[in-house]
Amino acid sequence: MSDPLSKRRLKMWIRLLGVTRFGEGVLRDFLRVKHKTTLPRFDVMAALYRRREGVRMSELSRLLLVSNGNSTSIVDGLEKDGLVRRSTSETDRRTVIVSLTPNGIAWFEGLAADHEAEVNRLFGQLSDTDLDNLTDILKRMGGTT
Amino acid sequence: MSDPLSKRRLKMWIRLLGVTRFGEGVLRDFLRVKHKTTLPRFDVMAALYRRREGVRMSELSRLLLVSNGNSTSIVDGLEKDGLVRRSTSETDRRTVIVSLTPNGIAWFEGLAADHEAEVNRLFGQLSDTDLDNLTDILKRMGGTT
DNA sequence: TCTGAATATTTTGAACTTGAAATATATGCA
DNA sequence: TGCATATATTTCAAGTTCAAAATATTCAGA
Repeated sequence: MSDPLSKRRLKMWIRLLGVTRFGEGVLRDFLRVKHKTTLPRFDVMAALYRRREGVRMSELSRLLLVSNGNSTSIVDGLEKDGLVRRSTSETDRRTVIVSLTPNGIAWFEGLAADHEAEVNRLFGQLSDTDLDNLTDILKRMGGTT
Repeated sequence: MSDPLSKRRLKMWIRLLGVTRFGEGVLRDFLRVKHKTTLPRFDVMAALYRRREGVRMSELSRLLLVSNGNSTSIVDGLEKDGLVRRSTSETDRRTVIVSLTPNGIAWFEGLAADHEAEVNRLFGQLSDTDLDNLTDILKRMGGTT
């Protein structure tokens, strides 16, 4: 009906959710207090910074694992603030390419190191060996971000 | 400025977020399609099922790592559907105790095994040894749910 | 008792999120 | 070409989420 291994997997999932939500809470506070922004906005900016040439809207949604409608509204806000820009593909007029503006790049660069330091502080207990083990397991858990 | 260990911790965090969001997506679809409900509602019901005697509103928020206002609105919805009930503490009239109704208990029991099976399927790659390692590491990462 | 600080919850307003429907464009095929 | 189907994005409504303000109650101490 429900073997011990199944129960262990469920328990692990609940614990994993706890850790993730806790971390998100810490980072949300950090972004709000120290940098006057929000987690979803940061996530979009980070994705665009990694892909400096720009990404399609649908690709952005896929990268962040959120719905298309969601990406649209966050990009709307960032565009209004001049941090990102939309441009239409020349070969396919259905597709929209989103990319950082110079302002957006500058803003993100002023934040990235600070954000990394916060994550580093948050998970400072984890050694290289821990990271080896954890990464190996996470790779086998799907969600290949 | 930013040592390799720090970078590894950041990368691990991004990967962790990916796995968690992927899992949440799968479970959200599962709950919507198979059981006509949502993840936040399920989370509240699960917390109340574990604590059958009822919990205070603030305790519920703390357990689920969500804001007070958030708990209020989800409990509002569940109360309207007759799955949970609110009662005022006899010793402190500020506190509200939320608990499952008989209907709520029956509904959750019809779902719990199915949900566990879905989680089990989702993380079927993980062996007992993996779970040992993962649990050990997660315990040291905070967010002690 | 009175008053101020602390605690518990709800209300509020803005932002986020989803899934589905709508719109626009592209592609394959008769 | 013309049309059905597929793809890319936006719009929309409903629900979720947060943080801050408002409300209600308790508690400690003068």
